[in-house]
Amino acid sequence: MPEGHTLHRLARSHQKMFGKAPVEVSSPQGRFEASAKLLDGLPLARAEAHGKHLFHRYGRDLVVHVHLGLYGTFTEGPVPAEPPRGQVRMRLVGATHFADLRGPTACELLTDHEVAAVRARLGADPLRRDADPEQSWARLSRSRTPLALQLMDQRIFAGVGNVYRAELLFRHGLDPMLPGTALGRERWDEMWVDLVALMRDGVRKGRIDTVRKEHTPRATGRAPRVDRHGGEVYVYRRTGQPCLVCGTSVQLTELAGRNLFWCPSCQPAAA
DNA sequence: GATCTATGTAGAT
DNA sequence: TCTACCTAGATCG
Repeated sequence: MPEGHTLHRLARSHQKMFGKAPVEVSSPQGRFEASAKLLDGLPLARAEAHGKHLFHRYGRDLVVHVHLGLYGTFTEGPVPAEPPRGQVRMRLVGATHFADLRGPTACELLTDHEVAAVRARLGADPLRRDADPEQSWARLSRSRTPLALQLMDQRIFAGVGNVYRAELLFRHGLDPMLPGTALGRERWDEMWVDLVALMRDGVRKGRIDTVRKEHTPRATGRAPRVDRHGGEVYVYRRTGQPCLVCGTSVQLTELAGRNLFWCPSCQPAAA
């Protein structure tokens, strides 16, 4: 379930369950076996996330890099670990809990240098203290590429996915196709602050809620879509349903092979 | 049980 | 722009 908040949540959970104690690392499926053997029994020094990337550091030049991609999942449970079910790429077993990784796009052992290279390609992560939104703004405001595409560009914003993109544009009343060059600095500052708050809320709750109090069902009589993330959202996957603010039918457009959800009335094209 | 769909990315064409 | 990856929940019948 992978937007940035999920990865930060996993990092936090792994740090808590496995941090600073020896971990049994294995690859029941076999595809990570050689690396798992190098790590097995070492203490996990630190788990952290940058955007949608997760890093488990065991020591110098011993960093597991995980990217869940579209399908990847981590499941966890108390020890003793059950027999592996399905294709478990990596299993971690600690003193109290175990975690299974299935279906990731990436699960690989990297050197510090390689980790630095991965991270150098990533833009500002709203969930990291070291995020530099000035860099994102410099890039965003220089490009005529539509905001909807730029928000999903991990080189500019690390961790923003299809849900946060759609919801952020809606919350700020922006046409998804508006060129980056047409966005004002003040509006941008508001968006960044809002994005940080939304994603932090996502980490805390483990779900993406974006609907303001005044637009909840009690206030409007219009039921928000509770997505299978468990979150209440304005437009994401609400195609054809009435906009929670104005009642207009939510639209679906395909953009660069991804579904883009928006309200044509709340997010009008600039005249 | 079968089928569809998706919060993503890399690599081929 | 297309395809592969190859999980799991929702939906269909």
